[in-house]
Amino acid sequence: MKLDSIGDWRRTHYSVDVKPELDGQEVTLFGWVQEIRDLGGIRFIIMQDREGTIQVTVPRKKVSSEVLSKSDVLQKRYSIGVKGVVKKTEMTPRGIEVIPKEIRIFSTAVLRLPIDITGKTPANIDVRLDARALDLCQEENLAVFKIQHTAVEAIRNFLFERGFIEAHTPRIIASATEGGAALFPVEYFEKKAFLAQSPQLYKEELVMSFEKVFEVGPFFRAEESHTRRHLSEFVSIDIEQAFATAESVMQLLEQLMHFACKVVDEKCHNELVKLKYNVKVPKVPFKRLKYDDVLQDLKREGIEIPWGEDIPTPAFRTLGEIHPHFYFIVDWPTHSKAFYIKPRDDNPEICEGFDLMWSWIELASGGTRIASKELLIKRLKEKGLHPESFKHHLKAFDYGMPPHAGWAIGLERLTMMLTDKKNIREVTLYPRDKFRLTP
RNA sequence: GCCCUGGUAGUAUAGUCCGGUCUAGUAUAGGCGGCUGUCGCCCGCCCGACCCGGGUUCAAAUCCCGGCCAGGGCGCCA
Repeated sequence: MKLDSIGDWRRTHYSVDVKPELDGQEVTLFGWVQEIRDLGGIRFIIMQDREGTIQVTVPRKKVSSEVLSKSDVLQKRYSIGVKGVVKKTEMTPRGIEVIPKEIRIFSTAVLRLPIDITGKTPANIDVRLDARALDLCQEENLAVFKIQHTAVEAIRNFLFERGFIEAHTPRIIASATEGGAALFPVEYFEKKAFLAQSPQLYKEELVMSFEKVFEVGPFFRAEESHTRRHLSEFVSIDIEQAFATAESVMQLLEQLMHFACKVVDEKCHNELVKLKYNVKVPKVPFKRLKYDDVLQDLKREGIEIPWGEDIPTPAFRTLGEIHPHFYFIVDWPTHSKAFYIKPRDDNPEICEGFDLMWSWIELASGGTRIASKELLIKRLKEKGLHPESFKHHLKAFDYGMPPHAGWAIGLERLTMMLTDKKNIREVTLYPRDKFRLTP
């Protein structure tokens, strides 16, 4: 088939911007054929762009032979341009249709698409991910990422307004320093390097100059995890603030969650309708459960966890039933948290770390950090880590490390919360896990 | 890494327990034809599949073994 060039055509409107008031006006639309309903004498072409759909109506006897022959060959997903006249009508749900004067076909598509784009026969998640570029054209799936975009925009604005400076720390790091999460090794010239699991140490060093710093970016964990809420590559929203404590950054975090939910609720009405979901704007402050309270709650449900033990996933699920929305868990046993979390002055068995939970899922975690070099070295040793491998980071503590605190939000988990999706792969454009490296 | 479940047209499923009735059903997508107001359009006709390898058996989509792949759960995970 001979394809058309875009030539001097420029888009005048997105589909949603064509309204009954434009009756009689000529418009130029670009997009894709989503559906064709041919009734013989009249043909309806549902055209889609990123904002929605619009009906192009082709009455066989009233359009030019050029338009008719172009519309004869159209198939689903052909990329097209339509120049035509807006017609106000009672016969479409949106009260308008477009009668084409000229149709240009920019590209074609295969006849049997790997997934049903009409949504009548939904595909399974692995089939969808294998055809992700096409899958994302479905309005419901696009809606997920428009919501994610809106949330990130709101979060950035919120942090900018409060004087946070956006930073970019390295993704390639020299050694497996933090313990805990496993790292992906990479070849770095003649040396061995790793993909960063977090910006933790860098953002702490940056509070000495920036005071308030944040970063939004991908990080990598080589865990064996095979769950609906873990990825090998995920996006972290990290902040760190000088002259702050856990309580101050918890307040910042709950206000941020309130704000992000509010903005998504206000700006993403259409997307939420497509997802058949309502975002609840949470009231602040959020509940603050002590680790001990959590053990008590679980005990009442018949789950006994000895003090100091980690809380296993099934127990978190139970906890999520008791507390279905946002809540903090505070006063964790010191040994259950990372080495850089500050133990409480009045009781070093307990630390100033916290988790922000959404039902049973950990959305964010943070805390007051250790600002004393001696204490940090002591904690490193207690965790079985070698201060020598942290020597560059420890030097920063010789230059006036202020008291500081911070947190990190998992963006994909936040998106799950905002879209009611149960599998993190659905809210990740191209998810990476132990079993998936493509596309 | 461990456990459970599954793998049937492009997609989604029925059939598998209890082997023969399966020439493998249905929906949707796709092809051809018809239809001037559809919006999950409608009507008629058509195309298209048992994950791979081995075994048991007169006979395997169905039972057994191995492999690969997927989903869920657990553990791991700041």
